[in-house]
Amino acid sequence: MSSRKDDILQAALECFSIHGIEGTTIDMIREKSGASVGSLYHHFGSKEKIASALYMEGLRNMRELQDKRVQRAQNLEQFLKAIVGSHVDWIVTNPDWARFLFSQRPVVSQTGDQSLMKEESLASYQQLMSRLFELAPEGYELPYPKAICVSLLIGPVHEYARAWLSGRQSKSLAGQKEFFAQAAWRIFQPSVA
Amino acid sequence: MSSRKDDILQAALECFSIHGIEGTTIDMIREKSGASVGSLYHHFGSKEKIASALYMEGLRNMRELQDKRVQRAQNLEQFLKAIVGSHVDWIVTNPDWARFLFSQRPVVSQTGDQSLMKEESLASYQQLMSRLFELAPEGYELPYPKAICVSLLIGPVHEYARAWLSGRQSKSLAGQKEFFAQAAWRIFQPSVA
Amino acid sequence: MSSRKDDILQAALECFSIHGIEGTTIDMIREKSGASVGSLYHHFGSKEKIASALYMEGLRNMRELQDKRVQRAQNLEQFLKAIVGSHVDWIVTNPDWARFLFSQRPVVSQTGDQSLMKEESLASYQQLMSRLFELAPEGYELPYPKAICVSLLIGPVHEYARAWLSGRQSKSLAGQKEFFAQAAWRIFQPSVA
Amino acid sequence: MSSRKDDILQAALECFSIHGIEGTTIDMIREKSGASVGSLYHHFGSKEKIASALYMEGLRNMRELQDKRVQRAQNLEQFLKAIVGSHVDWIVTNPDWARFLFSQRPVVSQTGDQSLMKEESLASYQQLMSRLFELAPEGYELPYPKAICVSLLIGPVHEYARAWLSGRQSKSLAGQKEFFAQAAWRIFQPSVA
DNA sequence: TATGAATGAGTTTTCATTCAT
DNA sequence: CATGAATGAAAACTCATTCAT
Repeated sequence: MSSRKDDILQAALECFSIHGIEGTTIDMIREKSGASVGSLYHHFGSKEKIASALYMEGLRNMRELQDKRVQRAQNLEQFLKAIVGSHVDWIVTNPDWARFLFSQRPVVSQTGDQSLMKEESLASYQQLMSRLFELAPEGYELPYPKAICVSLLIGPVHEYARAWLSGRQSKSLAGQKEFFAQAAWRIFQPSVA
Repeated sequence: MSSRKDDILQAALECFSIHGIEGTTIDMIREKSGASVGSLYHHFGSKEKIASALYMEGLRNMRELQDKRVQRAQNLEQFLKAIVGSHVDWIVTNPDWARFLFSQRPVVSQTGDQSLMKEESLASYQQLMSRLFELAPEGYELPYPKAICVSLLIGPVHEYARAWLSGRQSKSLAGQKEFFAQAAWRIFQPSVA
Repeated sequence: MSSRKDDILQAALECFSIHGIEGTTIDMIREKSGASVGSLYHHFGSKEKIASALYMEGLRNMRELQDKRVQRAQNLEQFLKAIVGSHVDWIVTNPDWARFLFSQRPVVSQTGDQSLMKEESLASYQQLMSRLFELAPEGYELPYPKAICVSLLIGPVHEYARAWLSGRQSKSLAGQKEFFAQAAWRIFQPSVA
Repeated sequence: MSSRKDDILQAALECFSIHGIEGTTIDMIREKSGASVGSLYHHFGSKEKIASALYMEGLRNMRELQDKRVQRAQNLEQFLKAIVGSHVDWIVTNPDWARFLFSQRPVVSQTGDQSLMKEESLASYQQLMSRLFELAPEGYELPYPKAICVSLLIGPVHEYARAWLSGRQSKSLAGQKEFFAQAAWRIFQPSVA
């Protein structure tokens, strides 16, 4: 791998995460990466393509962790905590990437391959659901419509993460992991007879 | 009074909600509002100031509804449902405004009055918390750290709303209100003896 | 005289003297004068007309002083010193006006009545010359071509005044009056037999 | 080397000399130089920076000639005439530059590096003064305060040059060189016993 | 006369992108 | 592959001026 390409991607990610895609100029990336304008265009062709590449790679990277954790889960509780926990951990480990993914989705959607993103999303969603039913006890019925389950699980983490990533919330995200996991379990646990 | 100013704000909101602040040009607002460039600047001074004005007004408007509902609540369950419900209702009633508030916070933060926004946020947060303890049964203890309570309540709605507002999710938001409310209740209800 | 008109002229003069005509906006004049935009245009019709009015009035005012002093002179020496002295005094008394006249001539020339300015200049020049020969001793011959006499007399004062008016030179202009007068006398005094 | 940069400077000088800095638009410079807008900004960054660059270069260029002539002078008379003469010659050789330097100093002062200009001025002034005393006869005393000596020498030339450069005065400047030189000598020559 | 909202041509500047070396 | 000068469309913003009240 040309380390040049990676330097550029890393520099672009930092810029995008702070200023957004539209607020980032090619010149900022050039300066931070140490590459030349020509080099940037030689490798990527356009600013949007750098952004797209980073976005897709980010999604993949995030889901890799989620999948690994989900596979390991042995029961419903572990499954729910795996989802919540993997999101928390990934965000804490990759704050720039997370800031970028959270805030720039609308921008990337309008330029990049929406179809590709949709596929990815759908695949991930279906995989999650099927795994859930593998692990749930016999006869378990979802207490909520399928459509909102992912939001119920991940929404709180994302909401808090946005505040934390922007500096609005100073209390560590990592420290809340257990609580988010507990809440997820409370919401989805089979009703106690 | 001056319908001009309002025309401009309305037009700007529509543009911002679709293209974001940076993706909206003065010319788009001019065309949609029917005002002249000069008029835009006469009334607001800059694109960012239009955005700020809309943002603050949006926050206030949203919180007005929330406050009204929260005041009406007679017990903890009604309180939790008031919060969740008011968010759902406001978003459904003001989809443009919601799209704008959700996606443009980082942009507004970097230009507008952060201090003003922080004050508003803090005030609203404290009011919510004190009302919660007014309504909770004697001896009720929060099952989670204060810092994450708001995220737990509102995160799922916001997560789903983002998908719905962007068209990624076609199932109506309004139809999920009850379920989000139930989930909130499940998370916060006093542990059943 | 409507004091409004005078307020506007005074405010405009201050602005022009600091920022130049082109660097002064109608809005600056409006703010400083307390008048409204409409009022400005009602009284003067355009920014250039305010500038022209001020410029011509300034020239007239300056020359009034010069003429008065020149009339009083009884001999060549007094005449030369009257010219030098009147310039020094006028500039010291009217620094804003002087700054304006010195720096904005090219700008006014391109818009205002050049013909009017030329007439004024020529008239003043001829009057000066005829007075000179009235006062000079019989048979006095100008030691220099007519064309440069005015420059020789006034050039030094103006050169110094520009530096003083701009703050580049802090030593008072008034304090140099006698020296400038002596130099003028040295240049033009009939050659000592 | 880069003829582009020089083309731009040359074009800008012509425009500035006619219309002033504020009256010159980037588009005029672009058209006259044949460069593109982007190129203008690539090389200079802003209109003011072009003006500053031209101004400083003009001052340096002028002073180079003055210094050369002053070094050559062997006595007080030659020294005085070297100063006066070098100014006349430089102005006649570089009318555009002269017009620019004369009229745009206030504009450049407000934007450019005043400190740099002050240093240059002061250095030149002190050099002149020390050279004067090297060449003056033993015991020579300045007949005027130091502060006004430069104005006395150069003021007349500048006053006349302004008129000539603007077209108000049609008689050639070059033709007056000797007379200005004589006047300077008359003012500063040691008093004849 | 006074006011200030409204106008829109004109300006400066930015920035993604191209391309010759 | 790398470089950075060159390009020009597009953007934000300014400001003299008009005009209805």
